[in-house]
Amino acid sequence: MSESSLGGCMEISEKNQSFVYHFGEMGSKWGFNRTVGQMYALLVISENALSANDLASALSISRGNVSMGIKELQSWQLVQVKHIPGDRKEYYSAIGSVWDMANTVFEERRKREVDPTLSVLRNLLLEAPQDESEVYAQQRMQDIHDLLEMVTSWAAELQRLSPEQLGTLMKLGAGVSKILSVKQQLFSKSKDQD
Amino acid sequence: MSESSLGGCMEISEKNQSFVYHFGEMGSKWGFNRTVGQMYALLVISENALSANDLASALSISRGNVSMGIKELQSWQLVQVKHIPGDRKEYYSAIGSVWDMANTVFEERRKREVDPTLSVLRNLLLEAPQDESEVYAQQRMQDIHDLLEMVTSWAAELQRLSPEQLGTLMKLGAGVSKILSVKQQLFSKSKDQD
DNA sequence: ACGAACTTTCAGACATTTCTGAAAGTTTAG
DNA sequence: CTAAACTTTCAGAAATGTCTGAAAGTTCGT
Repeated sequence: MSESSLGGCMEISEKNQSFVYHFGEMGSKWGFNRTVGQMYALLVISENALSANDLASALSISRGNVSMGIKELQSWQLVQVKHIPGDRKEYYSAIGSVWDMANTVFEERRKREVDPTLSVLRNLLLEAPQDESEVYAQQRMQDIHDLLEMVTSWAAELQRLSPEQLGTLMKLGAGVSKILSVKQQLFSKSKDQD
Repeated sequence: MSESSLGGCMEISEKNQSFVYHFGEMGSKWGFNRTVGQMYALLVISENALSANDLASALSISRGNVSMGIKELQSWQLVQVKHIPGDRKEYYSAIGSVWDMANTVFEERRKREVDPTLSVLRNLLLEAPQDESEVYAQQRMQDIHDLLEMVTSWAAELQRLSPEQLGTLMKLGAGVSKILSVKQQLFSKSKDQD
C-alpha cells in the first residue's frame, strides 16, 4: 500500500499547486466545475495514477466530491481506471497525450453544444416562414446552420489527420494562403464541384 | 415612435421563441449567461434594431437586467448602438455577418481563457524543476503550452484569410491531406524552416 | 455468509450567480 | 434651469450550482 493513500497528507509542490488552481478556474469556463478541473489538472501532471483518497487529500475536498468528479471526467472520456495487483483501490490517470485530450474535449463539446443546436436549427428551418419577420429570422438561422455544419465537418476532417500532418498544417501558418492558391491552379477545373 | 417600444407587449413568434431560448441555454455554456444569450439571439434574428424596452418586454426580464446585458454584449463587441433621428431611445442591433460573430466570439474567448493560461504556463516553465515529480509535471505543462501556442497562432492565421479563402479551405475537407502531400513535394527543400 | 475495504449516492448546508425594481444619473428640448 | 424621457447602478431577493459527510451499496477474501 502506498503511503500517499492514507488520508490527510499527499502534498503538492507550490508550483504544481498554481497550475492545478489555474486549471480549476479555467475548467469552470470549459464546461466542468472548479474541483473537476483541479482533479483533472492534477492527474495530468502526475506520472503515477492516483487513488480517490490521494485526490481528496491533495485538493482538500471531500471523498464524495471526488467520486462525482471522477464520474464527470469519465463521461468526458478523460480519465482511465487502473488496478494495481494486490490493492483493492481504484487508481485514476489522465488518458493519452495532450493531442488526445484536446481532441476529446473538442469532440465532447461538439456533441454537447453544437449537435443539439444544429438539430434545433434544422427543425426550425424545415417549417415555412409565417410572415415577413420570420423570413429574415430564417435567413440568419440558415447562416448559423451553414457555419456550424462547415466547422463541424472541417473539425471531423482535422481529427482524421495524423498528429504529424496536423503539426505540418499548423506550422504552415502564413503559408496556407499560398497553398490555397496552388490548389486553385492545380484543381481549378473542378471548382464548382464540392 | 414605434408601437413596439411601449412596455408589456412586443411578442415573438413561437418559432423565434424556441431559437431564442435554445441560444439562451447554449450561451450560458459559452461565457455569458442565459438572458444575455437570449438578448443576443433576439438581436441576431431581428431585422430592425430593438430598444432596451423591446428586449425587456420580448424576453420578460427587467429593464435593469437588459442594461447589464447590453453592457456585457458590448464588451464582447457583439452589438452596436443606433440612434433614430427624433427618437431619444437607443436602439441595439447585432454586429456584422455570422462569420464576424464567430470570429469575435473566438477572439474574445482566446483573450479571456487561453492568453491567461499561456501566461501562467510560461511563468511556471521558467523555473527549474525541484524534484523528479516536477520534471514530469513540467513536461506535461510544456506540451500544453506548445499545443495552445500552435492553436493560437493557427487561429490568428485563419482570421487573416478572407471569408472566401476560408470557405475554400473548409470545403476542401478530405482534400486537405492530398494538398498537404502536394505541398510536401513542392516545398520539401524548406522542410525544417518554419 | 460475513466483514473489511473500498465506492457511490444524496439531503441539506453553503457559495455563487443572476435578477429585480427602486433610486440615482444623464441627456435633451424648451 | 426644469421637466420629461430615457439609461445605469446596486442592494438584496431568488435561483442555481457546489460540497460535505453520513448512510447505503459493492466487491472480494476467507
